[in-house]
Amino acid sequence: MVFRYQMDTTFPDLRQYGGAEAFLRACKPRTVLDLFTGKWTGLVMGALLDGPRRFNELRRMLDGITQKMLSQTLRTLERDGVITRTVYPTIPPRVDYELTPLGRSAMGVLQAIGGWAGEHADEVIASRLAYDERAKEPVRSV
Amino acid sequence: MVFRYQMDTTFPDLRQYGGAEAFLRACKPRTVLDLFTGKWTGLVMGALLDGPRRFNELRRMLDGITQKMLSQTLRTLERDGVITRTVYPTIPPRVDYELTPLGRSAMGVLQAIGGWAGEHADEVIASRLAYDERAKEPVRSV
DNA sequence: CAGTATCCATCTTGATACTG
DNA sequence: CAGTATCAAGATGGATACTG
Repeated sequence: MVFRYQMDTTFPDLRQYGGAEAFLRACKPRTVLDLFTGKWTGLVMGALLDGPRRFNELRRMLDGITQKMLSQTLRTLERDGVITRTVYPTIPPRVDYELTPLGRSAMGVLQAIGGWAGEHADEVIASRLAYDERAKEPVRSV
Repeated sequence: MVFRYQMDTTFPDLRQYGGAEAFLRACKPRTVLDLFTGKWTGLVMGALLDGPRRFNELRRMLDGITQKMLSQTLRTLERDGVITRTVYPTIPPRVDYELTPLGRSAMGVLQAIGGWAGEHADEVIASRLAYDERAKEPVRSV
């Protein structure tokens, strides 16, 4: 994904990065992308919108996520600074997860994506159907 | 990714979909996500901002992309209705790719993502470094 | 309660070579 | 010029079982 172009200005000169592959590797914004595209990240962050939640509470809310994926998702979100993890040294243990301000700001982007997708998903899906239909037809040489 | 929550309202009741996994599968907006997250989609769409381009022209602009990935990316973008493919029956063949209005509208989202990411990437990266540093420290029992 | 560890299936991407 | 075909490698996600 390119982050440096503007709607009305120029495409980046990839040669000065040593090619597109190198550009993508060096593109810092891109390293942040899975915040929005991870399979569970959006759902997990969404589950934290109303306040802190505990591990099994999230598991119930997500209803179907495996422990591994929840754990993994939470860890990377914590590492990325969008949620905090608070351990209470009680017995049984209690761990709270909570969105940080950075995390809340990311929700805005999540919604921009969701908004566009919600508005245009049907268009895209229709386009796919039409494309696939065309592909079935015999090639017609006129 | 969740598309149905709002910043200030409720998390979707996943049980009525039959669990989170089923919800994600049924979530139409989600099927549209790779438009924004595919490795090359953003770069390719960005290369089309200034007008139609030919295949090898794109290949040069992308400088490093393999033919396969460019071809594949273009085909899925065409299938999704964000670009058009126009074949001129000349010799040698000439094929033009061009953004559709739908494609242009998608660029707005691409920029929302890029904008947030550009503003906050350093924060996220710093958070990761700090997290990884903490992980190296011995566990301290007080 | 709140996790880890292991193993496996699948999906994505890339390198390379060939074609109308 | 504008692609396709084939094969291999790596990343990703999940099922299952175990732990302090």
